[in-house]
Amino acid sequence: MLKYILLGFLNYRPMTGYAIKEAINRSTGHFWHAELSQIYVTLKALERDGLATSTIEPQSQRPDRRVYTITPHGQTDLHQWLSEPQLELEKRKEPFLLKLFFSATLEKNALLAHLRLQHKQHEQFYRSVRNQMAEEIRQTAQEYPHLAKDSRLWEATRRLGELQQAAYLQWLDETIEYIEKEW
Amino acid sequence: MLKYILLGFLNYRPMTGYAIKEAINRSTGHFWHAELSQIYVTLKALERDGLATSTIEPQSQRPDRRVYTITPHGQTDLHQWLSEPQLELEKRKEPFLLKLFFSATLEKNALLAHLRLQHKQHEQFYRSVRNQMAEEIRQTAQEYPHLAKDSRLWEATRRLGELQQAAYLQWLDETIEYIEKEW
DNA sequence: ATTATCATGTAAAAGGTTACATGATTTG
DNA sequence: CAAATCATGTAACCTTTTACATGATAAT
Repeated sequence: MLKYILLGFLNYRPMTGYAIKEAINRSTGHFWHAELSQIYVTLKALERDGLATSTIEPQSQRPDRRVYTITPHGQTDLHQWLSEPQLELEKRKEPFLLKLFFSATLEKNALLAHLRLQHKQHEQFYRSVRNQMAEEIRQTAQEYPHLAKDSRLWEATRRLGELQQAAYLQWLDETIEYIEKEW
Repeated sequence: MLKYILLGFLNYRPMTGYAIKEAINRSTGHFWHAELSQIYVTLKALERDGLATSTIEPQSQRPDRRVYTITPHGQTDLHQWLSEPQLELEKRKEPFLLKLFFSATLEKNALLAHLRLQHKQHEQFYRSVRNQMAEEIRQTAQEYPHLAKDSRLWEATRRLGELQQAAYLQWLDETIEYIEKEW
C-alpha cells in the first residue's frame, strides 16, 4: 500500500524520497505514515517494476538527490487502484485500548494517570490537525492552483481526523470522570 | 503486543488458542485482532519464555486441545506492561482515507459509490458494536461475577468504538452531501 | 558543543498474512 | 451434499521496524 502513497505524490510532481517523507508528515500523518528507509526501498521497487524512473541531481555541499518521476504505466496502476472499491474495513490495532481493557487490577491513580496522559497527547494532536494541517492544505492549494480539486479531498480527510480526535477527547473526558467518581 | 492480549485472557482463565481467538472476535474486535496461526505461534513462544505452560486435554471425536495456563512470571510481565504509560500515539493506516486523498481524478459517481460503500460497512459495524458486543459484555459479566470490575473497562473500550463509528458515519454523511452538491 | 536539517541507502530482525494440511461432527 | 464448527499446526511470503553507516551545514 506504501506503493500507492508514493505513486500518488509522484503523480503531482517528480520528487525525492526525502521530500515524499516530508509531504507525508505534513498531510497524511493522521491516517498514513512510513519510515524513510522503507520509502527508499519501495521507490527502488517502483523503478524495478517500471512504475517510476529516477535521475540523479548532483548538488554541491549537500548529498546528491535521486528524483523519481512517475511513468504512464505507473499512472495507469495508480488509477486502477483508485477505482477499486474498498471491500473490507481496516482492522485497527490500538495498544492503549488493549491496555485499558485488561487494567482492572491497576490502582485507581495509575489508571487515571494513563487516561490523563492520553488526553494530553490527543489534545495536542487535535490542535495540530485543526491548525498546522489545515493551514498546510490552504497554502499548498494556493501555491499549486491545478491541485484545487485535490485540496478539497485533502481537506475532507483532515476533517475526519478532526472529528475522530474530538470523539476521542470526549470519550476520555467521560471515562476519566467515571473512574474518578465510581472506581 | 499480541503477547499481551494472550496473557490478558489467560490471566482470566486457562484457555486454548482457538478459544482466545473467539474471545478476541467477540470483545476486542474494534481495536485489536489476530489470525489463529499467529496466535498458535505466539502461545508457543510464551511457553518457551516461561510465561505460560500448556497441557493436552484428549478429546474423543474432536481434535485434542492444548490448554495454556499463565505462570506467575507471566502475571508479573503482564502487570509490568499494564503499569507502563503509553508514551506515543499509535500511528494509524487507513487505506480508504489514502485512496480518497488521491481521488480527485475519479468521476463523481465513482467517488460517491466508494463513499456509500464505506457508509454501509461502517453502519453495520456500528450496529454490531452497539448490539452484539454490548450484550456479550453484559453476559460475560453475569457469568463470571469476579470479572465485574473488568467488565466496566470492557464497556469503556466498547463505548469508544461506538463513538468512533458514530463520528465516522457523521463525516461520511457530510462528505457525501458535499460531493453530491459541490463536486 | 550539540542538535537539527538535508540526503541516501543496507541489513537484520520482528511481526503478520496467506496458503496449506488434517479430519471428524453437526447443521442447513 | 456442502458448508460450518471445532482444533492445531507448519511454511512461505510480505511488510515493517530498528539499527547501522556516512557526512556536510546551519542553527541553538
